[in-house]
Amino acid sequence: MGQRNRLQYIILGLLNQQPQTGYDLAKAFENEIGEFWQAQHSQIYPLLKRMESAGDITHEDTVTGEKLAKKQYKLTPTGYQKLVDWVSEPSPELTPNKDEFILKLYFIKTADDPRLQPMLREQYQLHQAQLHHLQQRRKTVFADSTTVDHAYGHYLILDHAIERETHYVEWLAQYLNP
Amino acid sequence: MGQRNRLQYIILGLLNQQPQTGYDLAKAFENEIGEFWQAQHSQIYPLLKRMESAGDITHEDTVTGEKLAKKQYKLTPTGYQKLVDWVSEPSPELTPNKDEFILKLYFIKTADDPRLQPMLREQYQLHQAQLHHLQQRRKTVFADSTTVDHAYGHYLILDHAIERETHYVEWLAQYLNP
DNA sequence: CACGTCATGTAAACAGTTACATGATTCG
DNA sequence: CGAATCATGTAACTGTTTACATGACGTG
Repeated sequence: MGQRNRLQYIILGLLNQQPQTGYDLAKAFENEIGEFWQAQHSQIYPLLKRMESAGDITHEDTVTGEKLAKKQYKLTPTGYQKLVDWVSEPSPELTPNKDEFILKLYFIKTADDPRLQPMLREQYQLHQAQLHHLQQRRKTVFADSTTVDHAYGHYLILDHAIERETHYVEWLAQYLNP
Repeated sequence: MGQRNRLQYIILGLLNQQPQTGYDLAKAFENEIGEFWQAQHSQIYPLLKRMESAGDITHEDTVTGEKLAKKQYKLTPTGYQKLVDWVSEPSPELTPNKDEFILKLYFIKTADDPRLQPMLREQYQLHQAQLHHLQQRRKTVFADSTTVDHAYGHYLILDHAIERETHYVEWLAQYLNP
């Protein structure tokens, strides 16, 4: 059965925050949420149609300017209930993680392999950059300290992403030669 | 082009450590390496055939006991070169990560949502258990402290997995009510 | 009016999971 | 001799990426 379509629940969650278009949804995967799930518009548009057929969402055509047609999607009560059920149900399997770089390390046999230090340095740069980007996000998104009160989940996942990158960078540093 | 078949390189790396069967390879994804990549036997067997056609690996039929046929696969020089190239080439894109649980958190709006604490507790248990398992692995695999010298990569990824779980657990604990 | 972004879609290929299927070996 | 494990494979489906395709809007 493949793995059970988690993307649909994420879309339900996003639409519950506010009605929006497929284009908007695709954009959402470029920020914090992209740290924990990814999807392209080519996967989103067909799924939206299937979800509408299933009765979980509906759309309203709106026209911007002269004739640019947008489809504003929103939840139906059924869709809302599906979202609530998903969030409430346990998540007893740890979602499998993948990391191509860490795997490459597995095939390095000795500490003095000349490829090791350049590899570590490259990843250090990448994760450092990612960390800075996430810290900037936190500064701008939660500039107003009261924001966290009604966007607690948003705060949590951004915090988790920052912690993850912080420790990744620290781990790399530990094995980097000065 | 889909995403470029990283599994084949992992298989090359595993076969470089020692010639082995498809069954053995599938097993490898149950331990440390499973922390950073996953594959079922149904994906591995067909891929081994394709890799053999491509000239990267060869196999030898061996018979155990009365008539149990095994296929022992090993690298060809071409395959070995492919492995070296893969490990040496930069890994400039961070492999996308997925985490269903963290995503669910995103849809929790306030800190007093009654679903939050049970969710955190459940994940705490899961990651705590995973952490203990990994720590046991380290104790047994690296009981002999000289093992690390010729299995440095193995040590690195196990260490990384342990660090990752340690900080995940700490992060959860931070938001758990006493 | 050109360029970047907004907006929606489809097609083809590739990756990965689940289920089906079969048989041998080992150990209690 | 039954159950767990070793061992190999295929089929069907689901998930995901890449590429192709089209057109409108806003700004300089």
